[in-house]
Amino acid sequence: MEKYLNELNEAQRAPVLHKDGPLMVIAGAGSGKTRVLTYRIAYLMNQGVDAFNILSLTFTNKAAREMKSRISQIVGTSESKNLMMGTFHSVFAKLLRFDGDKLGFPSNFTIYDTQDSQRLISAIIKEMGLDKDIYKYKQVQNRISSYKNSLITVKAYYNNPDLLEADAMAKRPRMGEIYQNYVDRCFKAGAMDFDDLLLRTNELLTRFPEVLAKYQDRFRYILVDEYQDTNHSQYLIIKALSDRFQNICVVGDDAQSIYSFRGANISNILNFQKDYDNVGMYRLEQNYRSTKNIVNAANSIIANNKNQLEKVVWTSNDDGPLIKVHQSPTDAEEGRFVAGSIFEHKMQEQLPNGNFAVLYRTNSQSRAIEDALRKRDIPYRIYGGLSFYQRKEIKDVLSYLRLVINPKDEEAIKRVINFPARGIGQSTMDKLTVAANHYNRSIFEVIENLDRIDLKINAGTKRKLSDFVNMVKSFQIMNESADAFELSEHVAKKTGLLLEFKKDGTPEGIGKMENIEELLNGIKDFVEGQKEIADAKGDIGEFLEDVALATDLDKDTGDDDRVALMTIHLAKGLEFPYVYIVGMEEDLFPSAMSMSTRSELEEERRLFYVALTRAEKQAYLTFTQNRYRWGKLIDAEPSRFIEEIDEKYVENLTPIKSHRYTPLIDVDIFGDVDKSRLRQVKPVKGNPPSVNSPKESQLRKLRKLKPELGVPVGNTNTINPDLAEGVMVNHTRFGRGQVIKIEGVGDDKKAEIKFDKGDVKKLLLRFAKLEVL
DNA sequence: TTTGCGCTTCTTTTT
DNA sequence: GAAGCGCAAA
Repeated sequence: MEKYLNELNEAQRAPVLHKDGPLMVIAGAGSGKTRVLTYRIAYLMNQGVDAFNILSLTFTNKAAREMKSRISQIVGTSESKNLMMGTFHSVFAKLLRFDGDKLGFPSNFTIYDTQDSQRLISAIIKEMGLDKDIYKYKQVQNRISSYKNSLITVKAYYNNPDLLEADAMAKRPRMGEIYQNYVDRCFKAGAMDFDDLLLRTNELLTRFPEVLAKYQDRFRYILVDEYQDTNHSQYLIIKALSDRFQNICVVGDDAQSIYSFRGANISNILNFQKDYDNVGMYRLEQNYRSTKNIVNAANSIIANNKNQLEKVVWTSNDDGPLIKVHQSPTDAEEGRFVAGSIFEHKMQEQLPNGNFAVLYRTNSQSRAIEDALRKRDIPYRIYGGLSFYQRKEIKDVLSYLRLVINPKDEEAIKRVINFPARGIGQSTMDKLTVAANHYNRSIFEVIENLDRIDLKINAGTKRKLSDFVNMVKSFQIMNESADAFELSEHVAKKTGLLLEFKKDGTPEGIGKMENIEELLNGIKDFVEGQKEIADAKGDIGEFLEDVALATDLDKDTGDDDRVALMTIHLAKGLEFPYVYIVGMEEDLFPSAMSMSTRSELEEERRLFYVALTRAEKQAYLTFTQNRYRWGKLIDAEPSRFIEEIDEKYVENLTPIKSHRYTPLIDVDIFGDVDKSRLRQVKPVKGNPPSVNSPKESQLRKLRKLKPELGVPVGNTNTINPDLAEGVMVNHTRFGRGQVIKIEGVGDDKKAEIKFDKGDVKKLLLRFAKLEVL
C-alpha cells in the first residue's frame, strides 16, 4: 500500500489520507482526480473499512469498471467484489429492484428510454385530443423531465403558481393533466423512465425511514465523482444517505460543469461547504495531461467566465506546439483537412489511430468527418448519436424480450404487436388502449380477458390477438429454463423478425439482419461473462437492465485501433494526444440555442474548456465559411471563443478574412432575405413571433373537430343506400361522375365510377368520400 | 388494414 | 437531408 501512496503527489495524497468526515476535492482538468478517488477507496479498505460499506458514484459505468479493476489490483479481487460502484442511474436502479415493491413497482420493472417516454407522451397528447403543434411531445417531455429532476411531483406542480403560469403562458394549460397521465401510465406499465430512477429513490428514502436507515447504515462511506454535474434529485439522495455518518467525499471541477440542460445544478458544488460541517477542502491544480500551451490557452478562455471557484491550473510539462486554427470553405473541406492532418501525423510520427479524437458540438456534424476519414481509409468509431441499442431492428427484438420479462410494458407491446405484420392495426389498438385505460389494466391483460369484455373486435382479429399473447407466454415459459441467449435466438426466429429482414433482400434489410445477429452475439457474450460472476444469473432481465443504462462509452471497444468521433459532452473525462475541435462557428459553438443569457453562454464556454483540455500534445480548432445545415448551405462566422484565447498560444494556419461588417439584413440578388443573417441580428431565444398569417395546413387542423376520448374512431363509411348503378355522384377529389357498376358485398363493396374528367376508377365504398347527387 | 406520398420539423448536448 | 406523421388510395 505504501508503494501506491508514493505514486501520488502531495496534493493528491492529502485527500486520500483524509480521516472521517466530509471532504471536497476541487480538481482542475487533468489533475488526476480519478486516481485520488481510486486510491482513497483502496486506502479506506486497507484501513479496515468493509467494501460492503462503500458506495462510489461515477459518471459512466466504464469509469466504475476501470476503477474497480484498479482497486482489485491493490487490495485483491475478493475484497473489492462487494464495492457498490456505478452511475447514479444504475446503482439506484438496483436499489429499486430490491425495495421498489414498497412503492408498488414490480422488481422486474422496465426502464423506459427517452424514445419510449416520448412515444407515450405523444400517445397521451393524442388521446386527450390536444393539438400536437402546441403540445410538442419533445417539449412536453423536457418539461416533465425537468419537473422530476427538481423533485416536483404532479401535486407539487399544481401547488406551484409559477409553473402553472409559465405553462399557461406557453399556451399549454393542460400540462398538469399530461404529467399526471404520464405518471399513471408508467406506473400501470410497471415502468420507470431515467428520471424516475432518481425520483422514486428519493420517494423511497423519504416515505420509508426504515429503508433510509438500512442504506445509511450500509453506505458508511460515499464518494461522488463529477459532483458539479449532479442535479437536485441526485443531491438529495446523497444528502439523505450520508446524513448519519457524514463520510462524504465529493470530487469535481466547477469549470467543467456542462450538464445544466439536464438539471445539473452548479450550486451543489459551490454550496458544499455550507451543506456540511467541518468540510475538508483540497485542491488539485497541477495538470499532468497537457502541454503548457494547452493549459494556458484553456486558462485564458475560462477567465472570461465570471462565476467560478478560485483555482490556478498549471503544468510542468513542455510548451508543446501552438494551438492551430484552420479555416475551410465548407464542412466537406473541413473534414478533408482533419483527415489529411491525421494522416500526416500518423505517417510522420508513426502513431496509432487511437491517438486522435475529433470533437464536435452536435452529433450531426459527424457526417462530413466520417466521409473524409473513409476516403482516406482511416478507421474511426462514432460514439453516441444513434446508439446500437436504439436502432429500430434492435429495439424490436429488445421489445419482445421486455414483454417476456414485463408483459405490462405498454411501449414494448405497442411496438411489436404488429411487427412483423399480423393484421392487428391501429383501430384495434385504439380499442384496446381505451379499454386498458378504462379498466386500469395493461393492454396485455385486456387481450387475455378479451372474451369477457365486448370491444367490437371481430373474431379473426381476436384470434390474432390471442395468438400473439400465447406466443409471448410460450417465451415466458421458455425463459424459466433457457438462458438469455437461447431465449433471444428463439424469439428472433419465432416472431419472424429475422425472416422479415431477410426476405426484404435490400442492403438495408441485410444490414438489419446482421445487426440482430450482432445483438445475439452480444447476448451470448453477456451470458458467458455472467457465468463467471457468482451471484449473477445471466438472465435476460439483467441483460435488459445493462442495455437500458449502457452508453456507447460503456460498450467494450475491443482493442481495435480507431480514431474517436464524439460530442464534447461525451468526451468529458477522456484524453487524447491529438484533438480536433471542429465547427468552431458562431451559432454552432456557442450554440444558437444557448446565447441568450450570460449563464448559458458561460456553460458553452466551459464546454469549450472541456474540449480543449482533452488534448495532451496538440489541439486543432477548425471552422468553415459555409456549412450545410438543414440541407442548406449557410454562411458561417468564426466562433467568438477563438478570439478569446490569448493569441500567444495560437497559430493561424489560414489567414482569416477580416470582413467585419455585418449588415443588418442581408438581401441576396433575388431580393430574398438571407435567414441565417436575420437570426444573428435578433438574438431572441425561442421562436420569433410569426410574421406570416397561419399556414393553411395549420388552419385546417385548428378547425378540425377534436376526437372524443373513449370513443374508438373508425374510418369506415356507412354506405349510402341510394347509391346504385346509374346514379350521379360527387367525389371530394375527383369531382362529378356516374356509377357504372357496383360489385362486392359488405366491406368489400366497390363502385366503378366514370368521372366527368374522363377517368374511370374503382373505389372501395367504405373508404371513398362520395356524395349522391 | 396497409401502403405510399408529401409535408413538416429538426439540430444542442445525455443518463 | 432524413425521419416521422397524417392523409388518401387500394
